[in-house]
Amino acid sequence: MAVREGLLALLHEGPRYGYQLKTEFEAATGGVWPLNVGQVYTTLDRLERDGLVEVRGVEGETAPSQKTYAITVDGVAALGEWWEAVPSDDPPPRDELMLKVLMAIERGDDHALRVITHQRTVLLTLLQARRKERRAAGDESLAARLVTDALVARAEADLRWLDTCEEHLQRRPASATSAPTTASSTSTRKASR
Amino acid sequence: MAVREGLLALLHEGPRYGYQLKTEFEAATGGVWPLNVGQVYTTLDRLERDGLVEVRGVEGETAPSQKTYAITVDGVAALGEWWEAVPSDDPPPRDELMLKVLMAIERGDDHALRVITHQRTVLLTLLQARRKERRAAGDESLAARLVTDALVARAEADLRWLDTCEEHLQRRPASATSAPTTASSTSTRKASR
DNA sequence: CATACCATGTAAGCGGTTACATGATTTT
DNA sequence: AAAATCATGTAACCGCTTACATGGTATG
Repeated sequence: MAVREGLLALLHEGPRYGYQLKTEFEAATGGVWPLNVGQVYTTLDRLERDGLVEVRGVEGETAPSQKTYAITVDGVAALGEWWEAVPSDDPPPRDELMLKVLMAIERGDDHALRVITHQRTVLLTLLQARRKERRAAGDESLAARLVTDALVARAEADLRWLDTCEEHLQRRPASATSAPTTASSTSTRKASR
Repeated sequence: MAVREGLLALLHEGPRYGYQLKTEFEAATGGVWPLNVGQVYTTLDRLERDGLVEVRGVEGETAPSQKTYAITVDGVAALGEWWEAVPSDDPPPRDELMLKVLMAIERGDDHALRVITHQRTVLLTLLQARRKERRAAGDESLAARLVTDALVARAEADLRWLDTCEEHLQRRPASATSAPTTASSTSTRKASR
């Protein structure tokens, strides 16, 4: 649910054809998010099927035929909802870093601490690289600048979270290897059979 | 690439069967990320196909047959890489909030500012709700606590980023409607034909 | 006895990625 | 003449979600 609405937003400014949407999408995101052309066409097919978009006409009877699409009233309505919608909650999207730490805890606190410190060092170097590139990207497009800003902010948040994870693990009563209460819930059942 | 490695991590602690993996996965994530049982089986099929997992045996000749899976040496290796890997860069994952703001900018600075302020207010109330739930979740599992901590940190980062977006838009020379330089790159070509 | 839970799976669909095919036009 | 770009599409696969089908077991 990201490319779909992105294309819809571009079509809201006027009729476009597939290839044009690809280039404009990439331009709007500062070249940070390349978009495969094929996906534009399949996405346009789905949008047309759902009635959010319609074929306006085909210009150029020769080979590069430029099949033009336009947004419909339903499409405008769907787009309007998208602007106001806030990225989903309940359930929160599965995040790889969180999952990694949680699974590491399941394996054992010592292992979790090792994973956390390792992730922190890698993330820190990556953050510094991004900060450097942000300083150098003064002449870049606004879009590219904003994206790097967002990535920096996210990385900082992740680093802070890793710190709190470490504190939580160090403060809690030593349950050396694994969480005993949760693990037994499934294994006891098997033993009682 | 999240459920797959999660199951692999659980299997590293010992042989498990499908349904067991579902319950343990949900327990490890503090019940925050429910996992459809069907996906466990399809994922196990793919893991077996890739040689990261193998069927250890089927216990119980009666109906609930409990088909047990175990991790292989290749599986252990793949898991080892996962612990050290840092969530991907280049290209950074498409994020809905970022895309939304970038597309709003494409439509016009005034529209972008409206979207930003709206997103900020919604995010702020959502953040306060999560802070409240975090304070109340003292007796919850460590996993659930860490997840809410992470979500709070992310929300704070997003809010800060929205602020910087607003500053960037307000400071830059008034290009009222849309970005003229980027938009012309594709439209001029069509006009020149 | 009915309901909930345990345990296995299949089928259909979604959005996304990669790769390939076709042909014209423009640039080198 | 060769290569890059424009422009359309198709095919196969991935991980994921939802829903359904099939039974046995335990609990109310």
